[in-house]
Amino acid sequence: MSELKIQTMEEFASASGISRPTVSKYFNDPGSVRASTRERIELALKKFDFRPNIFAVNQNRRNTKNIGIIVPYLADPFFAEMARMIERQCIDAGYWPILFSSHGQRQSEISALETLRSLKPAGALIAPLGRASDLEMIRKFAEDVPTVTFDSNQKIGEAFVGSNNFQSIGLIVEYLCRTGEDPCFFEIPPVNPNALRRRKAYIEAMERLGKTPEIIHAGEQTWDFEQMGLQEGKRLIAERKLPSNTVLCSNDRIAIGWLAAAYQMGLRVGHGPGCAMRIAGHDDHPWSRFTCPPLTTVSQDYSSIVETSVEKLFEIMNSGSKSGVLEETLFDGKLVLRESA
Amino acid sequence: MSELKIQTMEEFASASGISRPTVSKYFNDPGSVRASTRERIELALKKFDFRPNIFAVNQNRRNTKNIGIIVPYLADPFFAEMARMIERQCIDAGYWPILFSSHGQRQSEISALETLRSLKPAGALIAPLGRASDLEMIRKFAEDVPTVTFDSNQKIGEAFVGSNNFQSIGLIVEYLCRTGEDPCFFEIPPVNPNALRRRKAYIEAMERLGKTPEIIHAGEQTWDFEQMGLQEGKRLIAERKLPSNTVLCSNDRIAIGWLAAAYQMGLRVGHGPGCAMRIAGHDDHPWSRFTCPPLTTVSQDYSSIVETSVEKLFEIMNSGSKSGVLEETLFDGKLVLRESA
DNA sequence: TAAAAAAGTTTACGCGCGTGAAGTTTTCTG
DNA sequence: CAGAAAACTTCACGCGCGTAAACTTTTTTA
Repeated sequence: MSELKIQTMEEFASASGISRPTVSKYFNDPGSVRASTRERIELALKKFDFRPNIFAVNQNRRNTKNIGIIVPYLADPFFAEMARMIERQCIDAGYWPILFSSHGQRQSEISALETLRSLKPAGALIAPLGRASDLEMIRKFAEDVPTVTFDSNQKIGEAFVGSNNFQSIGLIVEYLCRTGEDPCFFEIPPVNPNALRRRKAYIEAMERLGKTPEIIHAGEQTWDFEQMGLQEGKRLIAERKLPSNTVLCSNDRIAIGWLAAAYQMGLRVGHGPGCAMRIAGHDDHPWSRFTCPPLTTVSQDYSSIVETSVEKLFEIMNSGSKSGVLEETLFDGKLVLRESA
Repeated sequence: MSELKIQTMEEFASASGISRPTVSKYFNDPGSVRASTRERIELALKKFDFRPNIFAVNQNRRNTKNIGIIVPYLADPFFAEMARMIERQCIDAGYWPILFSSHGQRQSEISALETLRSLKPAGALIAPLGRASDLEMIRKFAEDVPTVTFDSNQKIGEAFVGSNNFQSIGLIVEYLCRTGEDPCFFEIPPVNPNALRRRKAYIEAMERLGKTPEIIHAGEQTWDFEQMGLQEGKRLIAERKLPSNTVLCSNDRIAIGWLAAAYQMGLRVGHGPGCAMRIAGHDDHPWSRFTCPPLTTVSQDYSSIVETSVEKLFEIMNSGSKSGVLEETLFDGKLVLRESA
């Protein structure tokens, strides 16, 4: 192949017979050039498969096309899945998503924010760690960069999108009360406001039904939810400290740990005859279809949350106005009845 | 605050009383400037928290500090965990890791490679999709960019790091044969060479022990492993088509599906009395401690694989020589005995 | 303490592209 | 078909920083 490789837009422009500024215009918005010109460029594009130097582009553009995504814990398939959907939406809209995970650690979240900032992003979608977050830092970040938060509401940025925990917890509490022993609520020290809100929602729902709420909190602050559920579950079962044989866990990953605990302690879980306890979760986590028994839970509306988050972000980016008020959008959960409760 | 914000290195240099070229040197390698100078810069750094414009830096540097990481499926905690460890190592070495997931799809892997290429990375760590990969494209990529592949060996790049499937499968086959009924081997259509190699390793191990290998393959090509294990497991149990009540699955995620299948079909899994079947996996997946019963499996030496991958990459990057020969490093697995087999 | 070596300063250029101004060509409008 | 509008071309500058050359200052070495 004697084709000398096209390296710069200058070279590409002369090779395609179009001036460089026009080629530049094309890459910024293919629709901004005449159809005939567009065709000639795209013809040359096929021949040389040139791509503008991304660093030079971003250095000169007033606003980059970068969109930062920060999730608290990527090893959690829940967030992995959300991130995947967000990435896709951004790409389809012509943006460049850049994914960061906080790995459950304050310092990682801080680093992610710092790195992200140096990328001068056009916008950011952040699911904060929660309690471990440097909230002041995120707030400052959101002042400079259009930011939508999701999953964990820290009252930061122009918009928050998440689940309506009061509705969803209400659903499952009502179901559990109606179909068997009143549930107690198990939580580990809350890493974020969702956990707090779910506890509160549990209490309210129980009181609404004229029941007495029973809350068990145990363990230490960690993102190793399954392990906590397993360890504390075994302990509570062994010590017979459970106020109820129906346990509502504040999320599915904890419930998965509880299922393991019950199994290991020889207790049969489910709502049928011969079952010693019921266990329910919250989130409809990707794994919860495969637990033994399959986990009864409340689904979060993943795709709506993602779609709305991205839409809101684009709105904010385009309007450019900082209203200063936080717009909160909450989606209802749906009861997912399986066999564990 | 009358502190006008420092935006450029020029401004920062004059604010700290050091010339810009020296400041530039500092950011490239803090050790390359005199200790007294370093202190003055770091003092100013605390005061103004300036960071060089990353786009300008990368545009001008001969070689960037970017390191690309591509994993086939980030929603799999196995890869999420590997990615996390790789990121850490790169950061500690002063590089900038950029993570991509192929989401199990050929097109995503291609996009990731294209995007990564435009980032002019100093090196790349790639776990190819496998069969779905555009191998020719990855090969071309590896010709231009120092590349280490891991997990799935496609004979690409200068080095591969992974698990010794023959050793690890041998281990568990030997264990299963020794302690109960001879295992059959369950696989879904292989997405990558690991699956192929594991099947072969199973056959060899069985023959070495004078047993007859029995292989079941079912389903279609997918990354939805648990679902496949569940669905096919239920079918095989219902139709009584299992050649053995001991099932060795080609990985843990499939085994998790099988555990669910057995549960749903009312079969007790384990090696104790009253158990109808044994199920074993491979990988020591993060979840496998929490299955019911806990999954017997063979561990992959995650951390060694990660460490070695990164080390090899740095070697290649530093030597700059393309030897043209593929250096393969394989780590042995360890038997992880739990209750499922 | 003088000479050599190391580190810093000043000056200058270029990376590849976005973008604006001014002029030219093409396309659209009536 | 003329005039207006749109699109293109040429020319030029600057983004922020890496880096090289030539010179000056500080530190090390003997």
